[in-house]
Amino acid sequence: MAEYNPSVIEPKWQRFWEENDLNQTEEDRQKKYYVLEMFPYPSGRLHMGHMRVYSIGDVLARFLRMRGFSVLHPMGWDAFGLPAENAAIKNQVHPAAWTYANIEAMKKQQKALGISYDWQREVATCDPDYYKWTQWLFLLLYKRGLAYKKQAGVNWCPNCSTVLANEQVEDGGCWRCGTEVTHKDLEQWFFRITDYTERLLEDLKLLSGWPERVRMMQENWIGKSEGAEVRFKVKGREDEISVFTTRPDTLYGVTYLVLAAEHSLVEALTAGSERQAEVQAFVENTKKLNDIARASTEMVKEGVFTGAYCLNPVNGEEVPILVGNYVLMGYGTGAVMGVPAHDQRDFEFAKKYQLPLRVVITPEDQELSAADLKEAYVDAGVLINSAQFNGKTSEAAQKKIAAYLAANNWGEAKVTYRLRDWLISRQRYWGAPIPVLYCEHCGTVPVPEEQLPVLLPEDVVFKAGGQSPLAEHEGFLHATCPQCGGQARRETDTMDTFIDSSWYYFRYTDAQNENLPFAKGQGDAWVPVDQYIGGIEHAILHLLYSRFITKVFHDAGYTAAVEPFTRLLAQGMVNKDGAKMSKSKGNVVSPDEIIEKYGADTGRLFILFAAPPEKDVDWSDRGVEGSYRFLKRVWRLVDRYADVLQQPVEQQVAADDADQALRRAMHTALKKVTEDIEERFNFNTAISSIMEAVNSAYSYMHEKEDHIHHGMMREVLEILVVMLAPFAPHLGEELWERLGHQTSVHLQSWPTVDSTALQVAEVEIVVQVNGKVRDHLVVPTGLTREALQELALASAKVAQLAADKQVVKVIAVPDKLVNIVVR
RNA sequence: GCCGGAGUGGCGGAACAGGCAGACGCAAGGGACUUAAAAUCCCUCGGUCCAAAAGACCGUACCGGUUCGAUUCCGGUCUCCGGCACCA
Repeated sequence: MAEYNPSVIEPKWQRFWEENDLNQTEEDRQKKYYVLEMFPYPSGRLHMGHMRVYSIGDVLARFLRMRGFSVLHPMGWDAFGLPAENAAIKNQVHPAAWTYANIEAMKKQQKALGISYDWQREVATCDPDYYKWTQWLFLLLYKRGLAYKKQAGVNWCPNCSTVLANEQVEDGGCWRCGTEVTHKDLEQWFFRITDYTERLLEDLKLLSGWPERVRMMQENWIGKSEGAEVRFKVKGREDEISVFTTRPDTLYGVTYLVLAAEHSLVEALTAGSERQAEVQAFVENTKKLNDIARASTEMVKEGVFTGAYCLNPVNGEEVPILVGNYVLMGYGTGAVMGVPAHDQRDFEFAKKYQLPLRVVITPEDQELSAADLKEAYVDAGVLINSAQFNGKTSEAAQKKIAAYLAANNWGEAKVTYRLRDWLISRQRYWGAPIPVLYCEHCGTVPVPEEQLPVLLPEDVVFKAGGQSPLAEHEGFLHATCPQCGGQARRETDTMDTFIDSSWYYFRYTDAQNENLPFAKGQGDAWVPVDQYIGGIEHAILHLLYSRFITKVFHDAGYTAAVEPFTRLLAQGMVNKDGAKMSKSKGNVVSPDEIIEKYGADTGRLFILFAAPPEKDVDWSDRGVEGSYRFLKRVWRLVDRYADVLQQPVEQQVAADDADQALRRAMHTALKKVTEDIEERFNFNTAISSIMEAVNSAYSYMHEKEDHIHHGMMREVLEILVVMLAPFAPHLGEELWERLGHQTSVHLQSWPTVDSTALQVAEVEIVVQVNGKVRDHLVVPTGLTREALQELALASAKVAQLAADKQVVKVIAVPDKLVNIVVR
């Protein structure tokens, strides 16, 4: 036969799979498995990161089908979003045209990679058939009180001309373009994700199949902290100031209060007083600073006295109220109590403004005095100067004081979270319109379900900057109120694209359903996703939103699942020369060029072999050569014997030692590959054990030439080809055919390990003296400890080393080692 | 600062339950085939000492502990990566 030529065999088998519908989901098997790779944004070109994530998913999908599972392995497009709109502005193409052209191009590349997707379930979030249900989802949340509109200070990206959710601001910049985010006060739609905070936190415990770091990232993001809220009465006024503290045990040590510049009471407290001008100037200066500067620990803490005092509820003390630049309105209550003796920040602030210190917590074996403190004592301890709580430990006092506050209506135990509601309005065209109308008489009216989808008008004008084209489209803007029939104005904002992607894995289970987003039976048959695979950049954003939406579906009775993704694999990045591939660095290698030069099978094999899936890999052109070399080696091996195996065998002879050794090598590899894929996702070591088996086959080939044991060789080569098929699906088909089979290798059952083939008559054991390896012995398998000891002690090496010493102890591990302890 | 993860040859990595550290691959060196090259096949390949072999010693970031035995378990230190952070 000819040389291995992937450019011929790969298209051949891709056509074969398509013509025979080989990748369609087989729904009727006993066990199901839903393997899902995060769907891509249709940028137009696949990059190496895509190739990696699809290769991982495809090995798993193909392997599990062979293992007898019904496997759902779908693909789709996260197709709404800004790049399409920017392309429209730049090149005067409609976002839809641009997007669908990109989808076609990328789908072609995915097919060229030989990924086994069930294309009948393909979804694109920009299809009206899909976004109709995204709008339906909005209405579901609206009905359940989970979608609401409010005036709020929001993040604004001036470059993208739209608002952003908190999760979409990274280091003060826009997640998409990096432009520094500014603040705007706008009326916007929010999803009440904070109703689910505790469940989102608590259910992280269910996700033992997720990487620890991703769970930690979500936990940090949710940011639970437990403490108490305390209400301080303002002296001479009716107002109260609430503060949140995690240390209610230090309440008797409060010597001042600090308000955020944006706090609603600042103006009232200073109005008409002689301090008004000074405070106003301070507030304005503070507000001018951007978020990054304000949040920086480098910033100098500054404050100004308001002239007002409030009363500490527990002891009636008057404490001054200040405004400070380090107190944030967005966390807690926007006001903090100052306990300089027991908080380092407060300590520094108090020293600067000569505010008094009072020690209320001491370590058990030491006395502290306010005058001697060089820094705050922040650890737990025993209470002093705290009335009836003196002598209690911090831990006990936290509970007692919270109860005492509650009993007197001065405050209560409280839990605060960092997580904020999800801002979902976007002032852009290329997204799902928010299905809401504003009627002159009826106010805010949701679009009735039967009127969905609210279609995006096609005849819009795209231009840089300014507002969304929808807001300028007269035909879209004006509508009839479904309640009173009067004039109504449409909401012109579209939904955050993260809503589209927060439920797509449900849609795959019933992608063609015209009456529902998905039938409950179909959803429950597949969701939760058994294995989800994607980049770590979604650790918070997409994964948190999806968890939230799944819980909403669950509460509304649409799914039995409480979590969407049972197991998560956060695959590492593909770098080159130690840096992320990028055009500007000129270190980009595209899947296309690899397919063209070596074939998809080589590319897939290399990217899986180079590193474990969760680690970053450094792309190596030499390494790819190595993988290509290996596939050619397999090709030649099968080619060498395929014809020989077709010839009739006159009389089958018994297998000799060499035959059995090869059979053992192949079954050993099979066992390892099975475990590596199934239990550990160690594709790299799975591939290396296939390589070892092939090396053994080459040794055998050199020894035996044509004098092979036919039955054994057929078995060995078939196991090899089937084992390789999930990794190199085209080569697998071609070699399977070459071995005389008519059906697809991917329809084969995964071979079973023959444990008798693994048995060996003799093993090499290690003989150690005082833990150091001194000798090796070949002994029959299964020798008892006693027999091993005897053999080891009889070894000449041992005799020599132990000559003038006394044997203290002998440890024997059957089939492994003997350790002789001498003195 | 708090939380999490990781440190193994020239390189990517392996050692799955505490039992021969470095599987497999890349790179490097040598050999076979060839007029030659490519392709292919075979061999060597952690360090030091030794001409070499045999052998000895050292070696999994560092220091210590547990153990007959530690890359693996425990305590401490350092470095790198990631998340959160004037978070009250």
